[in-house]
Amino acid sequence: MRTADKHRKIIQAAIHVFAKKGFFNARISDIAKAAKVADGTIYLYFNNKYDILISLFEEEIGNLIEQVTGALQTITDPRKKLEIFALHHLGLVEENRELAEVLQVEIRQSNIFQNGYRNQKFAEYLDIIFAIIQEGQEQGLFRTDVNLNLMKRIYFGALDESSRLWIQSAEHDMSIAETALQICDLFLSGITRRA
Amino acid sequence: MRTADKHRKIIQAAIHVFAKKGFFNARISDIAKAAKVADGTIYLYFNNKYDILISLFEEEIGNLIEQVTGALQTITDPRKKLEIFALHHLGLVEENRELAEVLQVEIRQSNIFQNGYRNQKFAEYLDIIFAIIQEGQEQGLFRTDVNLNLMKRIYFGALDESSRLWIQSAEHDMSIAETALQICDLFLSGITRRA
Amino acid sequence: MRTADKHRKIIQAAIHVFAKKGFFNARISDIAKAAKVADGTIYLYFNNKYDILISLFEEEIGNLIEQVTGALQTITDPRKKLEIFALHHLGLVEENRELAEVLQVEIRQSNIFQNGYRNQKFAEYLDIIFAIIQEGQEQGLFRTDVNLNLMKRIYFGALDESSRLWIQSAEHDMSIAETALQICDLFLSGITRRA
Amino acid sequence: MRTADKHRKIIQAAIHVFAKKGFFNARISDIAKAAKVADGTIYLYFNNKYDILISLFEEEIGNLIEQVTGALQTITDPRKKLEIFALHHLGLVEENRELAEVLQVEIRQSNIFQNGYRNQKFAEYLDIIFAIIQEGQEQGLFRTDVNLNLMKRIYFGALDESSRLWIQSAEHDMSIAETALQICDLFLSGITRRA
DNA sequence: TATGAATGAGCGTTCATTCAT
DNA sequence: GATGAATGAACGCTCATTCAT
Repeated sequence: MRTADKHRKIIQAAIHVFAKKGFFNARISDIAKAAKVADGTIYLYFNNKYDILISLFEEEIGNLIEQVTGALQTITDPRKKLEIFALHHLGLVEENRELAEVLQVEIRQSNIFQNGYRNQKFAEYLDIIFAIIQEGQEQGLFRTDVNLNLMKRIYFGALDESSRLWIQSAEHDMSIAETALQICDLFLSGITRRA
Repeated sequence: MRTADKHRKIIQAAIHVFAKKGFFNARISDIAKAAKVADGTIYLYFNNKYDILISLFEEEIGNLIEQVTGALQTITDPRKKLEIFALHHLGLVEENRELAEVLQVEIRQSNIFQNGYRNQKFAEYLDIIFAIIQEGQEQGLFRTDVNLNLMKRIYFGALDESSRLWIQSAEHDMSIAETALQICDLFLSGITRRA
Repeated sequence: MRTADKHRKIIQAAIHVFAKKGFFNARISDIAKAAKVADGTIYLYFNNKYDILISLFEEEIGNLIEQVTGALQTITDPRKKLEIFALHHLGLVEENRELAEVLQVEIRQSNIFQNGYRNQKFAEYLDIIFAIIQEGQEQGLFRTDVNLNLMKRIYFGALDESSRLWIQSAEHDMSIAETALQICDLFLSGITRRA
Repeated sequence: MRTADKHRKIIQAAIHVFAKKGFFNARISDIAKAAKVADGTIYLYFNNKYDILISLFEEEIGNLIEQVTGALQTITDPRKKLEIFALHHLGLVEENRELAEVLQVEIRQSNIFQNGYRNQKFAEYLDIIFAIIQEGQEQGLFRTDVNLNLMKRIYFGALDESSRLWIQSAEHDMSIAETALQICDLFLSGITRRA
C-alpha cells in the first residue's frame, strides 16, 4: 500500500507539473518537489521520465474509461449514451482541470516518444464512442453513410477542441455541461437518420 | 532575395525535422543539416529555436489563410464555403504532410513557450469558419441555438482530429477529399435549420 | 562539512586556473578537472562562472583582512602598522603566489562583470591603510597636507605594483620582506611630518 | 595614407569599445561598427583580435613616450622631471580617458595572451622614470639605499593607482593636476637624500 | 580594397540518471 | 526503501575568422 501510495503521489505531482510547464519543460526535480520525495525516489517507481508520462496516460485514461463505462451501464438509448460521454469528457475540465490539460496537450504528440509507443488506452477510450455509434446504427437510429471510424473521430475532435477552448478562455458564455449538451445535440442532428 | 531564400530553406528544414522528432527532440544542428547551412547561420535569420517555431506558425498559417480566403472569394453559398474550407484543411495532409503534422501537434502546446506567446494567426484562421457560419445564420440557413464560437470549434475540432487520424493511419478507407466531404456533410446536417 | 570542503576545493582550483589562464581564458571544465569534480558539480556550489570569481574575491580578501587586522591588533605605532601591512601584502606573493596573481590581475577589471558589481571587500581592505594613516595624522606623525584617500592609494599602488614586479620577474635583487620594508621606508619618509 | 587612416580609425574604435566592455567582452563587430567599417575589413589591417590590442598598446604607449620625452627635453632638474612625468601620466585621464582605462586595465593581464607576448613599449615607458631617478641619484639628490627598479615601480604604481581612483570616482576632491603634484611631492619627500 | 553573409569550433550551463550512504 | 549529491553527456548559442562577390 505504501508503494501504491507513493506511486500515486508521484503521478499526481507529475500531472500538476506537466500541466503547468509541459512535459519537456518539466524537470524531474520539479515533480519530486511537488510529490515531496527525493529525485532518486522517482526512479524506484518509474524507469525514466517518459515512463511517468506513459503510466500517467494509461492509469488516468483507464480511470476515465472505467467511469464512463460505469455511467453508461444502465443506459440503453445510444443518443443518451453519447450525451453521457460528452458530459463526462468535458466534465473532466471541471473535476480535474490539470489532468484535462495534460491529456489534451501531450496525448497528441505521437513523436513525443522517439520509440514507437502506441497509446492503447486512448484507442480503447475512443472505441467507447465507436461502440455507441455502431449500436445506434444497428438500431436504425444513426446514418450509415458516413464512415464509422470517421464519426468517432469527429465526435471526439469536437469535444476535445471545445474542451481546449474552455481551458484557454478566461470567461465563458455557457456552463461546461451546457457546452457538452450543445455539442451532443449538434452531433446527433448530424448523424441522425432522416426519412 | 538570397536572404529570403535561406529563411525559407530553414523553415522548410524545420518543418521536416519538427515533424519527425517534435520541437523539443529536434536539435538546431538537425535543422541546420537539413537546410544545408551551418548551425550559426540559423541565428542570422532567427533569434532562437522558439523563434523558428513561431515564424513557421505565422508564415505557414498565413499562407493557409491566403489560400483558403482566395478559394472562398468567388463562393457565395455558406454551405459550399464550409466544404471548401474542409477540403483545404484536410488537403494539407496530402499537399504537405509534414507541415500538417507540425501544425497539428505543436500548435496545441500553449505552454510550449513559457512566455505568453499567443498565436494570432491561428485565431485568424479559425475566424474564417466563424464568419462563414455567421453568414449562414444571417441567411437563415443555420441554427442559431448553438453558440457560434462553439460551432466554430466543433467544426475545426472534427476536421483536425480527422486529419490526425489520417496521418496516423497506414491505410485509409476513403480518400482525403471524401473524408472532408463526409465531415462537412455531417456538420451541415447538424447545423442546418429545420422547419 | 563535505559541502564546505567541495566549495573550498573548487575555489582553490579556480585560483590555480585563473592564475594560469586568466578568467576569460579559463574554462569551467579546466576548473572542474583541477578540482577533481564533474563540470556539473561546480553549479551545485556556484551560480555561474562569474560567481566563482566573486566568491573567490570576497572570501580570499576577507581572509586577508582578517589576517592583517589580527596582526595589527597589538601594534600601536602607526608607522609600525604600515610596515606590518606591507609585509603582509607582499607576503602573499610568497605564501600563495597564484592567489596574489588572481587578485592583482582580475581585481582591476571593473568591467569584468558587465553588471555593476562593486567589490566591497576590496574597499574594506584599502580602508585598513586609510585608518592607519588617519591615526598617524591624529598623533601628529604624518603630514596632513596630502589628501588622505590619495595617500591610501599611493601606498597601495606602490605595494601592488611592486608585487606585480616580483611576480613577473624571474630573479630578484632582494627578498620580498626587504622589498616591503624599503617601500614602507620610502613611504614613511614621504609622509612624515617634518619640523 | 588611406590605409594609415583606417588603421587609426580601427584603433580608436577599439579603444572606445575596450574601455567600455573590456577586451574579452568586446566583439569584433562592436569595433567594426564603431569604426564604421565591415567586420572583414578589420582583418585587412590586423591579424586577429589580440593583434588589435597589441598594436593599440605599442602605438599609444609609443605616443605617450614621445610626448613625455619631448616635454622632458628642456628640463634639467630630475625633481622637475618627475613632476612633468606625473602630470603627463595623470593628464591622460583628462585628455583621453578611454585610452587611460584601456591601458590601465588590460596592460596588467600578463596572461591575456596565452602566448608569451611581452610589452616592450611599456618597459620603455617605465624606463623613463628609471632614468630620471638614476640621474637624480648621480646628482646626489636622491637616496641610493632603495633599489632603483623598486623606486621606479613605486612611483609608477602610485601614479597609476591614483589614476584608477580618479577614473572610478564620480566626484573628486582635487584637480587631476593637483593630484599629480601631491603624488610627486610625496614621492620626492620619500626619495630625497637627507643630511 | 571592402564587404558582410556564412561558417563551425567551442563553451557555459542544464538536467536525467546513478549510487553511496 | 529513501535520499540528494554527484555525474557528464548533450545542446543552444556565440563570435572570431573566412571568402565569394
